[in-house]
Amino acid sequence: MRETVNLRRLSEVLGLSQTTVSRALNGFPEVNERTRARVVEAARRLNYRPSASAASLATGKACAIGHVVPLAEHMMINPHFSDFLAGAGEVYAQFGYEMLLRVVAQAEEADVYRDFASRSRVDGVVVHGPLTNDPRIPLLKSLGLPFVVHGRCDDGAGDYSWLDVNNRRAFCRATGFLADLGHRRIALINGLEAMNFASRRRQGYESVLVERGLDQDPSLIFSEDMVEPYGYRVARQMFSSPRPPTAILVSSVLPAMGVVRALAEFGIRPGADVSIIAFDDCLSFLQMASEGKARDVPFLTAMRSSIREAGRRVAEMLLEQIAAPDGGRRHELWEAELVIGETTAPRPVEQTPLPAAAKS
Amino acid sequence: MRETVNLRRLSEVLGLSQTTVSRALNGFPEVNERTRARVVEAARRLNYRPSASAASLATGKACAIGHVVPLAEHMMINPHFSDFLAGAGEVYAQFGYEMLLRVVAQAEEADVYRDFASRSRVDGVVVHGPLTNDPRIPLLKSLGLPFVVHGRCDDGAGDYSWLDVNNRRAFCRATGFLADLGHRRIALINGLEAMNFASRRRQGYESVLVERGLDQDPSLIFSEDMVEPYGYRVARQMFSSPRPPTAILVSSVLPAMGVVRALAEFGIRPGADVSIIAFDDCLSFLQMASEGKARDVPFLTAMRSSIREAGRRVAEMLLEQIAAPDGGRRHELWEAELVIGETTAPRPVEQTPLPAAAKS
DNA sequence: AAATATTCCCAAAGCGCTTTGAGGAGGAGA
DNA sequence: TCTCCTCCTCAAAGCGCTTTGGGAATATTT
Repeated sequence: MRETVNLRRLSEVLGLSQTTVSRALNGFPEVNERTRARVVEAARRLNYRPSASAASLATGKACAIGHVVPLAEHMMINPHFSDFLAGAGEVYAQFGYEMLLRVVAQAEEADVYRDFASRSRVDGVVVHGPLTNDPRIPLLKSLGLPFVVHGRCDDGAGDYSWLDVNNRRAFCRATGFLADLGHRRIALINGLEAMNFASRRRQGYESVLVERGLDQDPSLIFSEDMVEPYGYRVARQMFSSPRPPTAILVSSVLPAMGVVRALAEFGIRPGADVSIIAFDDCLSFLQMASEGKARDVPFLTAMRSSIREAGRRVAEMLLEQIAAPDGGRRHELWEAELVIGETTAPRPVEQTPLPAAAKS
Repeated sequence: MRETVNLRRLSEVLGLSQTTVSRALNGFPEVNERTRARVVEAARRLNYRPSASAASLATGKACAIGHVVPLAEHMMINPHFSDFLAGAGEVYAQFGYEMLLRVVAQAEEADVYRDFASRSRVDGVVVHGPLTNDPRIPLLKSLGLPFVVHGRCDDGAGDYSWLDVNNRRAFCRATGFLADLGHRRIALINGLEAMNFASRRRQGYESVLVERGLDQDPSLIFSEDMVEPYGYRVARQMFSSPRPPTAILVSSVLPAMGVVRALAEFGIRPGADVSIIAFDDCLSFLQMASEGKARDVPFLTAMRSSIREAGRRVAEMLLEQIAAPDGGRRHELWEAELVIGETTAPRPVEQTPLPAAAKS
């Protein structure tokens, strides 16, 4: 109910012009420090704050960053996504930027960008879940809308800013580690391979299979949305088959939980009977990978990289780019940690009690 | 890079006044249909869309709804929250509203509302996770900012709009159901009881304990943030104690997953040895409660109510309220379904093999 | 034919801010 | 005393839209 006081009213109260008041509040040097103090104090007292839309209109800056939340089919703002947003949001809030979310069907994403651009709704956007050769990149370029990609679209990506995890390397290392432990049948429960990051993960995994001469069995490779029941289902499937794997790589903790649940039903012990390594994005609400039985020994062995931290950094990069549009493009490739937990162990000498052909 | 075309330019191209063009596009009746068609076509061709800030400034409407994401300590935009947002976001997008998120420390939430109001950033806000006698309600009223509460702050809540699940009733029914199955030691793994919904859940649970004369043991009641490791930890704790419960109520699927993980380690079978009922918000990325071994039989027995659907409805209510500020306040109390899955069964005749005192 | 409605369109006045281009006051130097 | 700076302040012009209050055609009624 409180009257909303505007610049004119404030300047009247102070007996100053709007110009002076505006300059005083915006820290311009040509205003007397005593005047400025008076102005600031009055503004505080009257609870004056400049209208967002008036300021945007005058400056041409929206002071807002757009994020498009893909509403795939009957789906899902997934937790990876929201943790990223949490990180980015912290940075925006800190720098006085607004974060604005659009939840739309995937097909409408391009329209949203066009809308953002032509209505000057935002000063920049973050591109999530890039596909290989993602059409969004040329679109955004043609719209002249600053953007940073979380992930990459291709290898020669020099002409746009991105931040990515070295997914290929992470999966190389994890696969190699399992091979070192004697595992030869290693399953991959991957994300959707249309996503660039998922195809890199697969490349990492397969390169090691080839290099070390491990089993290459298509029935051990899966590619779907990374949700819990997915892990559950494919784990049940594999361990109902004649030749189950002795180790599993999982693209996210979510399906990893499903895997653990399935194994429990079969009486198979993670770590002891089957090794599991998951990619852990440090999702804040399930630190499965960081809390184990014994203090400081995580349950899951994991490739770890905080997606929230990535959100923070991407936001910073974007804000920098908006401040200095000609400052060149930035690229950051983060290495994931490989953290040993309780779910990895040398391959059991005796096979799991299933009708599997003994081999080597 | 494309030139951003504004109203003036569009009207010049058309040889019409800005007024006419504006009216044509905004569907005013006093404009000739043929003229309107010409205008619309030209607008489409030139990719004209009204500047958001200019429109807001002129109309006084921000066409945006604010959500504050509490950044509790080292925490978390939790999945319950983000699923709610997904639902709300769908509705906003549909009605041309922007969803704008502020990620800030809990202590700053009031400042954010003040900022929203005095800068006319938003036309309304959604209040999340209301406490009993939440200070945000009087604040928002005094700011004159329309709002809808997801949940309730007290029982005599007539003077603000809210949508809530009948948490008390849901937990009454679940507890009663377990009692019917013969369980007498029932644990409650609850959310933070500062939250109004959690205290209602506890009330429901306790009222049935009293009514049916079941064990009232404080060591079976827990109240924390609803994350996975929480469930894991307290389940381990209970089943390491001399007198574990034979049934468990869990406030969310997240800690329920932790419980299942802990039980697996103890070799205790959910359903067979211990009954579990969780509150299932239908989180879209883990439909544990809806996908079981046999098709159509869910794994978890659950009280179920879609938080995403709640998000949709709350958004609708808020938009209605903004459109008709004097239309009175709305209240909706939803009943949760009680859906039987595989994790509930009659109390085992023989006690779990732990040194427990036998008792009728 | 004149008077009244109706239809379609327009010029101009905001909305609340930032920013440009000056201008008045006061002190320093000639 | 007059001029020239520096310091501080201001009036006014946008930013791009909506909306008010007509006004010029055209159509309808008397």
